[in-house]
Amino acid sequence: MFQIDFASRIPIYEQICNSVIRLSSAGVLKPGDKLPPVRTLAAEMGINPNTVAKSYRDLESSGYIYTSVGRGSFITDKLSKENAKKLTAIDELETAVNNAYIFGVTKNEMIEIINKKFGGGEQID
Amino acid sequence: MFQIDFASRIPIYEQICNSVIRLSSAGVLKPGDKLPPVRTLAAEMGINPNTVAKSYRDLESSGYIYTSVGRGSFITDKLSKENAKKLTAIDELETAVNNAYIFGVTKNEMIEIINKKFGGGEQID
DNA sequence: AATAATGTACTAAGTAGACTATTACAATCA
DNA sequence: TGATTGTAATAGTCTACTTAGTACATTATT
Repeated sequence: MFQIDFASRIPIYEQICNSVIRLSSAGVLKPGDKLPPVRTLAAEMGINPNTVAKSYRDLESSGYIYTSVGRGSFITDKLSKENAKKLTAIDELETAVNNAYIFGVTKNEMIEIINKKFGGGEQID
Repeated sequence: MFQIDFASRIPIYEQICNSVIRLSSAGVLKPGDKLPPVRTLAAEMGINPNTVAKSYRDLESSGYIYTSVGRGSFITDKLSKENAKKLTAIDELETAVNNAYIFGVTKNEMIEIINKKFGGGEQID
């Protein structure tokens, strides 16, 4: 259900969080949907239950899921449809910025691109 | 000369590599330019020479610099040939900005993403 | 009521990567 | 020759992540 890259620099527990958020944003997971039990997901992914538990704790403290001992963990409506696309757009923008950064696009060049969109040439920072 | 974020998840040696690549792409470092000696840069940044050395080794194996014991390390012209990638990155960034604009990402939010990259904020992988 | 399922908490240990510390060596330059 | 430079090797430290194991409280199920 959740795709994990064990070779990644991103910790597994964080990848799980990202997966839940991404699947919620995409509408695959809907508000009220139940997440797999900690032990089940851990077994499926071949990792330790503690690692999954940490993901769920982080997700709850961020408000993306709510949890109840004995019942399970469930998707909240924090990632409602309205901002889902916005979050995706932000995600893609961050990726583009990171990539541009690597290839030497300067801060001013980036801001200029934004200014070209919004108008107004006031410099920030 | 090279800005390092010690709190970042990105290893220092990798940040150094990225800085060299970025500065080369931006034209600040030009082909033939000499990099600071391993020991000098390490002292300036308050890190171990081994860490800088690893950066230089990685950069050379990637072809971004060439190196000679006793002489030093120098920028190659690899990046001047790869400037096309910068242009592509700019293109993709413009697309991402346009898309984000459509989905309601504000100017300040976009600027914030850039500041997170260039400012002292934490890096995103 | 009894049992199972579930999230949580805790401690201990293992693991891997990054970084430091130190020393030494070889090639180049002045 | 002596200083500078990149490289190498070894050992040690440190941190974050993950595993392992156990126990507990709450809820659901039978």
